[in-house]
Formats: sequence, C-alpha cells, structure tokens
Amino acid sequence: MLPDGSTRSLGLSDVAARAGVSHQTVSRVVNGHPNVAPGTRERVQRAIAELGYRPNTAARALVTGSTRTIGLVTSHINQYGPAQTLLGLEKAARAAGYSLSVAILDDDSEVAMREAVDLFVGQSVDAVVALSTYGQAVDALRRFEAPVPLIAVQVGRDDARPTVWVDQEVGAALATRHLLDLGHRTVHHVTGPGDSLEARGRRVGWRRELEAAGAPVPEVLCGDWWPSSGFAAGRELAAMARAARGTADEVTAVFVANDQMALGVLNALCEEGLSVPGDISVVGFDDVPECAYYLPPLTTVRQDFAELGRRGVELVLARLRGEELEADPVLPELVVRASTAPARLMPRAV
Amino acid sequence: MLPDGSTRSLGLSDVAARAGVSHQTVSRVVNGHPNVAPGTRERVQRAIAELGYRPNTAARALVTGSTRTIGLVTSHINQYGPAQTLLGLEKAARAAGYSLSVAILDDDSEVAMREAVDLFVGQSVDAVVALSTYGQAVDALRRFEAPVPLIAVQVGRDDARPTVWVDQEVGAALATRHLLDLGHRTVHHVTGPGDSLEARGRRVGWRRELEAAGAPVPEVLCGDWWPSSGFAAGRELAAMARAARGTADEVTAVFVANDQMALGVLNALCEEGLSVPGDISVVGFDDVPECAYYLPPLTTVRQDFAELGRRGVELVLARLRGEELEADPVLPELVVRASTAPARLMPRAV
DNA sequence: GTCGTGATTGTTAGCGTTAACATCCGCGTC
DNA sequence: GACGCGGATGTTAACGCTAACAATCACGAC
Repeated sequence: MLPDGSTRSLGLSDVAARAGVSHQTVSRVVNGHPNVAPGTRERVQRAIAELGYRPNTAARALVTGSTRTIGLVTSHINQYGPAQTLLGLEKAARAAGYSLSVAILDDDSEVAMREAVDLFVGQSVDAVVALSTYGQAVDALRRFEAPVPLIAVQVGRDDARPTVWVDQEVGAALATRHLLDLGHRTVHHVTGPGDSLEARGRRVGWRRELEAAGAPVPEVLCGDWWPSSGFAAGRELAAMARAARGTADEVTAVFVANDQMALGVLNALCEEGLSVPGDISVVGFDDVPECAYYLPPLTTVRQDFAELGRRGVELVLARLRGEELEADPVLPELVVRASTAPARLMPRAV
Repeated sequence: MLPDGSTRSLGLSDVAARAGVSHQTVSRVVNGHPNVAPGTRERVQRAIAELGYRPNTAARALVTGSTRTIGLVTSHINQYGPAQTLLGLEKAARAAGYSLSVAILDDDSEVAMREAVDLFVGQSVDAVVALSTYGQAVDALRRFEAPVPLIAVQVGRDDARPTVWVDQEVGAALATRHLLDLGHRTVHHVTGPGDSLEARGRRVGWRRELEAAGAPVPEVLCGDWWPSSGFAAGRELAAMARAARGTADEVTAVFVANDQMALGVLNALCEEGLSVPGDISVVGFDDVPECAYYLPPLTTVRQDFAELGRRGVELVLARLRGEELEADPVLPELVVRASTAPARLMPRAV
C-alpha cells in the first residue's frame, strides 16, 4: 500500500513533500479551508490520491479534543425496538460523519449506567446517547452531570435532559379507543416489566382512555415482554373469561403491551378454546415484522424506531452546535389487522 | 469535577505535580509497570484518585498506534441472529478491555464493505470483525488486504481468512434427519435469500442428508428470511400437498431455513386447512424466543449466537497476540417441540 | 513609487501520552 | 575502596495533527 514498501502509515508531511507545499497547506486542503489557491488545492488532492493518504484520527482527536464519535449505551439490544433504533442511529450518525461506539449494559443498574458513560467520557466521545428505559438506569441519567452532551431516547419528556421519544400514552390510547369503538365494554391490559418506562406509559395511556370513556378499569396482568409471560397472562385471561361468561364483566378485549407477549396471549387463548377475535379481541404494540403472520394477524400500534434514531442524532448535532433544540414526540399509529372485531352482543345468561 | 474549576481535562503532569514525581512515573503506575517503589506507587494512586484523573485515549492511541477498539461491520442487525451475536461480541470485547465500534452496511455490496473497513482502518481500530453473510460483501472479504486483523463471522471455513461459525450443514442435517426418522419419505425445503451463505449451508446440509438416506430431493422453495415469503411458500406447499394427495409424492414434511419464515408457513398451512403436524411436519432454524409460542410450538435448530460472538473476540485477541488460532465450528442442536410428528401411514387413493 | 490590504503560504508550538535513554543510588563483590 | 549491576526515577523526543502567528506576494490607491 505504501509506495516505499514501509509499513509506517504516512502523514501530512509525506503528502506535503510530494505536492511541494507545507504540511499545513495539506491540512487546509484536507479540512476544506478556504484561502487555498485552486491550483495548489488540486495538486495536493492529486498527491493525496496517489499516496492513498488518510488522516490519523487519533492525532486529530488529540489536538481538537473531538473524536467525531457518538457513544451509545443501551441494553436489551436483542429486542426489536432497540435494535431498530440502533439501525436508525448508526445510519444518521454515519451520514453526519460520526461513528458509533456501543456499550451494552449487563444490567439496568445505576452503576452499570454510570460506568458505561464514564468509559465513553474517558474515550472522549463527543456525545452519549442513552437508550435504556429500565429501572435505575433511567434515574441515573436524570442525576448525571456529564462533561459531554448526554441525550436520552425513549424515556419520555424530561426537564433535566434532552430526549427523543415515541409517545407511548398516545399509542396506548389509540389501541384502547379502537377496542372501545368496536363496542367492547372495557379493555383488559397485559403490561410490561414494572421498571420499564415504556410499559408505564402504555399503562397510563390505557387507563386514561378507559376513564375518559367511563369504562371500568380492570386489574392489569403483569408480563416481562417475552412470549412466555404473555402465555401465562393469556391463561389467566381465559380463566377470567370463563368465570365471567354471561355476566356484565365479560372479558372480550385485551390490549397487550407488546407484540411478543401478544403472541403468547394468542397461543394461550387458542389452547383454551377461545377464538380471536370471535371471543376476545387482541391488540399488541410495536408492529414487529412477524406480527402480520401471527394467527390471526395482529392488530397493533406501530412505533417508528428508525425515526427515533434519526431524531436522536439530530438532537446530538444540535447540542454540539450549542443549540437547545426542543423535540416533539414521535407519534405512533394504529395498524388494524384481523385480531380485533366488534363485540358480540352479550348473550344474557339463561 | 476539576478541583480548579477549569474545564480543561487534566493530564499526567497534573497528577505528577500532586504526587511529587515525574509524569513518566505516573504513566508507569497507570500502566502497571514493575519497577516502581511501593511507596511511590501508592502516593501516585492516591493523587490519581483525588484528582479523578483519566488517561486520554487519543493521546495514547497516537503514540501506541492502538485504540483498543474493535470495529464491527455488519448488516441486518435487526434480525435475531446478528443482534444476538453483537451482544456476545460486545460483552467479550468489553471484558477484554476493548470497545466496540459498529458500522452497518447500507447494502451488501463490495464497495459498501470496503468503505466500512476503510473507515475503521482510518480510525485505527485494532481489528475488524465482519458479520455479513450476504452476496458480494463476503467476496470482498475474501480478497481484502487489510492492515489490521480482519476476521469473519458465520461465513464458514475459509482458507484465506480466520473465521468463526456455526456449522449450518450439520444443523440442516439434524433437522432433515429428525423428519426422516419420523418416517417421512422426503423433506421439502424453504430456503433463504440466494446470496446468503447461511441459506446455502442449510440447503447443502439438507440435500446431502436426503441423498444419504436415498430419499428423493424435491425442488426448493425460495424465501427471503421474512414471514411474508414463508407465507407464500406455505401456500405453494399446500397446493402441492393437495395435488399430490394419495400419490407417492405426498407432501408431509418441510424444513424451513429460519423461524420467521416457518411462522409464515405455519400460518399459510393453517389458512389452507392443513394441520401441523397432523398433515405436515414443520422444522425451523434459529430458535428465536418466540418460536416456542407459535401455533403449534416450533421444532427448530438452535444456534448459539452469543458463543459465536465470544469466540469471535477470542480469535481477534489471538491474532493481536500474533497467534494463528484454528477455530472449530460451533455445533447447533435440535430442539423438538410440537410442530413435528410421525408420518401417517399414507392412505391409498380410493 | 510607496504603502496598505487581503489572499496565500510557511513556521512554530503545542495537544497528552509512551518509549528510549540517561541518571542516580545503594548494595554486594573482589 | 573501586567496580559493577540493577532498581527507581527523571529527561527528552517523538506520534500526526491543528491553531496561531509570521511571512510573502500581488495589486490598487494615492
């Protein structure tokens, strides 16, 4: 790769020698400064191309104090939402000339979060994006005094810290309203992990919508995002449905806080001999690619995770420019498929 | 954070001044060199703690030429396998004191791969891990002459380049053999994208096993990993099953190259009035968390992606030490659930 | 012609770290 | 008592880059 066969990487001065200018002029060309004569610029560019010169980021970082790197600290990256957000973040970061360094928390504790951010600060990243909506990791963020911009994703509006987020309450309200509009007297709810902010947002939106409609608010069933917990909740639901058959408390609709748990619910209801949506209507959340192929295809609420990533980077860049950008939440939308249907007229007990 | 309130980050010399030694001695303490008197070491460590000193990675990288960073170039990170592997990689890298920088390819072209690797080389990462098993991106790898160790994940054994991988052929053979053992005359196959090495491996393993058993080898059905393509394949399969009913070519078993497509197949078969496993047995690949909750729960082949990530980092570290580690493939295992059953005795046409 | 002005280029001094070499000191050996 | 040796420490010089300042030059105004 190197013309002289040596393995040492070549620097500004090598290019300078070849182009017959000073290293500083080369630096100016590389960084697109004005005040370089067109002829000179062209000569330098040719030398750069011929030598295959690439600026050394470490040296640059040392003197400028900027690594053009964004640190992403996250957890649960194996789940659809975070993974999709990562995709959006990376793409937007790369487009802006930044690269993305990732740290994945072992657990959602405050210390884990603090260590991860510290590590990034030590690497002098230009900014940190935190994508974790669980437990104390979030609290840690709230307190944090980092020497770099630190923006949080998906934790809702926060006065202490810039954030981007999909409005979970609106999404949950959409789902709940859809079911009420279909004539269901009320809507049951399977929620996510207790320490998840997203789960809380969906719970709040669901409850608020029920209360606004004057519908009774049933006990929530607890899950942990995974199908197995949805399956357990589905069984409970089936038992409740059987117990309440013919009464005014009939169970005919459920809003499940994510699609994977909804899959478990679907499966459990089927196993218990209940038909969806014949007996019970089910709505999920996220719109994972598979859910159009569940049995039946799932009505759900779509979140635009990629957009979330894009906006996250946008916010980072604004901060780096010193602007105080106020971001509005991204709005989710309802995707109606086959798992919801109008409530049957309640057959009175004989 | 800084004692003097200034915003400038503090360096070796600040610590040195405080401890009453030279900056070099501090450097020695920081890097754990021997030949530092215990008393001095202790004094320096106290100064470090008091000042909250953190070494500057850029400066260190500049002089050592090592950033203690591994670059991961990947695509399709939103899919289960790659995401899970990323998890394993990051954890292992962090444990070894490396951080992980990720680049996600926009497409699987050779130029995209080349650009990504170039970018990493420009950032002087210590090594690059390539996690893309598609099309020309793989070919690009084969040719590549990178100035840093470049190891490939999941592309099978490669003479030109160190790799770690799960043996796809063994997995496919496992699935196929399972179905043959259940008494099915042959096994149909829904494959993945044409340019995916993993899809190819599974195809090869399936065919080889059929041939070894002297079973007829049906045409493969083509998919693209996503549920929708599985759905289409499922419809075709149902049509074939109807057409062949009562003949010797009856369709009773299918091996689908991943779980998501298997979900589509399940759905299509159900819609066409065929029972799984009553009429047709289905086996998937990957063992995604949801597949235990499909209807019916899916028999599949589990790949240990996290292990893959771990071994990837192991290989990187070995390379950095200058060792030529030869890695064995990770072996997948069969997980039997409810989507497979013994072949019914073929009811002769009346 | 002289001077100022602005565009272009060159020179110098770090950024914070490690590597290489120099220094100093104490101790055992002959 | 001189010598050598090795452990502990300090000094100096890079690493490749950018920022700040200095120098040069051409050109127009007076």
